[in-house]
Amino acid sequence: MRVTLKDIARAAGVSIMTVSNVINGKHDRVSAETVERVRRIVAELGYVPNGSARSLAANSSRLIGLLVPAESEVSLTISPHNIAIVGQIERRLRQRGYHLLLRGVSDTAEIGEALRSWSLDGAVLLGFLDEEIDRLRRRVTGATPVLAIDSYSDNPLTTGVRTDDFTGAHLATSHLLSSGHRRIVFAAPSFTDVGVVHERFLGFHAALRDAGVSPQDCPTETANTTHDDGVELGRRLLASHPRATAVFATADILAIGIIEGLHDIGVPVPERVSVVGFDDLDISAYITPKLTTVAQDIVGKATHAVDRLLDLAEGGNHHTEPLVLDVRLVVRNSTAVPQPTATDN
Amino acid sequence: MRVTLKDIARAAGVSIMTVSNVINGKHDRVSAETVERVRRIVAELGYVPNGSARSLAANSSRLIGLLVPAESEVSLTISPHNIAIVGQIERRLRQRGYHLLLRGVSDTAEIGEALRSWSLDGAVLLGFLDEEIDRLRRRVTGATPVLAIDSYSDNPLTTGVRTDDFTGAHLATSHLLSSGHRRIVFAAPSFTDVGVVHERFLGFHAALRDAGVSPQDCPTETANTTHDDGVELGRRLLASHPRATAVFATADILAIGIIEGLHDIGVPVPERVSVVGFDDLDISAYITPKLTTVAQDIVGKATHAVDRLLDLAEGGNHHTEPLVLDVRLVVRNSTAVPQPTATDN
DNA sequence: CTGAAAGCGCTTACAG
DNA sequence: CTGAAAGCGCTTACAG
Repeated sequence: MRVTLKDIARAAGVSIMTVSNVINGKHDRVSAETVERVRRIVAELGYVPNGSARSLAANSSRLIGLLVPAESEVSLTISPHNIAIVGQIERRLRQRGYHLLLRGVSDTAEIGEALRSWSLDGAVLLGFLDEEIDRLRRRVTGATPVLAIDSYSDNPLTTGVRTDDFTGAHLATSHLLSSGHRRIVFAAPSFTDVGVVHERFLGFHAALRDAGVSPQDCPTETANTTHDDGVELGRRLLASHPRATAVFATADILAIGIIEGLHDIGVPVPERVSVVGFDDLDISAYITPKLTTVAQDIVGKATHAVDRLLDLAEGGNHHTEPLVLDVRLVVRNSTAVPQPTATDN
Repeated sequence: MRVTLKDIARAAGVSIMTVSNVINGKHDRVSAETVERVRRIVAELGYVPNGSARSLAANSSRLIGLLVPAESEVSLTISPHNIAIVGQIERRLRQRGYHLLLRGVSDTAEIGEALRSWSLDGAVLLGFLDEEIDRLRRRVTGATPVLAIDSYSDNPLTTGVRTDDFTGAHLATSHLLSSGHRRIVFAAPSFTDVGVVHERFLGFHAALRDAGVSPQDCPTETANTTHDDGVELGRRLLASHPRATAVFATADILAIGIIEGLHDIGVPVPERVSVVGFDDLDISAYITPKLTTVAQDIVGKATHAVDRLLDLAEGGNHHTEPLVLDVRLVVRNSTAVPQPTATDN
């Protein structure tokens, strides 16, 4: 029924291993005319190599895992920004002749199981916390290369590809400062002293320092990276910080919620409060006002992540330094020069 | 290095096949105490079955393909609505002990190759045209069950799970009609006489008929299902249809663009033109005005799709009738009673 | 309740 | 340039 190497070999009058050599492009071991004949028969019979058999025999699967956090029994928890990355990763893997296994992981202990059950040649970790990456041990990864996207963990078991979060935050903040803002709220999920959010916090503060603005005037407000939490924060923002004129949110989805919350209580954006986000999601250009934000290089992130991982999987060199991708400020309509307020007079 | 059945068997003092029987839950063939002992050793040694070996020997992979259209060398073309489905499909497969292979397909001929290269137990087709589903032949699917989401093709090789597009369109249109609208534009991508868009067209017209409104007054405007095309349509809408007071768009992303296009030329929504979408994307509640739309049952669609497919894969009965999921009208702020216009006086 | 043996479809040294 | 043979880690009748 299924066409196998044996069928091709019989039809071509050669051994199985010669066919195998042709399939795998080891043409130095086969005469040109044999290659030609075998190829023709392969096409005629519609032969498709059996990935499982290949994987079992060669101990290499040409299968890469894309591992994403998911509470058990719950859907994958992928941020809008990361969703765009999934498609790009698939594209790049396909170009390079690999397949993608997408899998939700509810506990980092499952990572090892995921890697081994399909003899994955490598795995991309998308959306995990740095603490989780830190905890990865050799006994779970084995010899399988693992790459973490957007991680600041220095776990030597993983390579990293991430955005230049520090510069992104610096750009966003400097944009507000150069418009004249002096009281800027930093809106972010709770963070520790390592990771994406912390890095954006450092960039935020560095920009304040560079401009000679007191960090005292620029407090942090904590909110989960969701639209709902943004709305809630937007509604209470001016009650908590009456003299604030701007907000830098560490994610567009949060910024969009904040704008809605401000709008709900009649605060005009950007006239009374300017808002800057981070990510440059598609929807950030659809809302009113269109969001000023920091654009990440999604295609670059996905492409380089795959390329680095496959370099490792194919026995290339291990990059110890993470790859850091450039960011770009996109100025739209959610930021403006601050109005003089009563208290400033 | 890797722990295999053989290692477990040796440690437990039983044969490989006894261990295999324990792993696979065939407990009627093994004594309770043996089951217990083997299980303990499996846990101790951290045994993980080798999917490839299993697949090869059993001719069943517990691997399901999620096939999505993609121009070659280009990223997956997944609509925002379908993206939400991907995560839900993964969740349901994981619950049922299967793994997901995500793969872009640039030509339907690749579907067969995708199915066979990993001996997939089944595949979900997401985002393909009905013409493409129609063209599927036994020689590409083989014996592998294939399920098409949102297809109206009656290809017996596939089962279907889809939304009640007719009713959805009827609801949306009736909502506009009951508010008093009599000149409604149907905005949709170009469509043939079968498929999702056609079905929504039928629902649209049925609602007009039920209300005794002339279809002459309710023309169709063609636009791709993208934000940009929506903007473009919004800008020229009233030039082409000066007396129109409402638009029913077959997708939220298109509706959102139309609202922006109308806004660009100073047409207030919903005061001058009401807009209804279809999908109920998250972002539809974030824009201004919040979009009135038809909500699809994403969780249900994904869950039932997986369940039907696995029923087939596991030798259950073949559902010849597609499963049709309920829709729900979500009334928000993009629709209102039409203003009397000058020409109506 | 338990096991020896064949076989799934490949790849990989090894030999010629 | 070509091939015979072993083996990857499982499952599946079959026999006892």
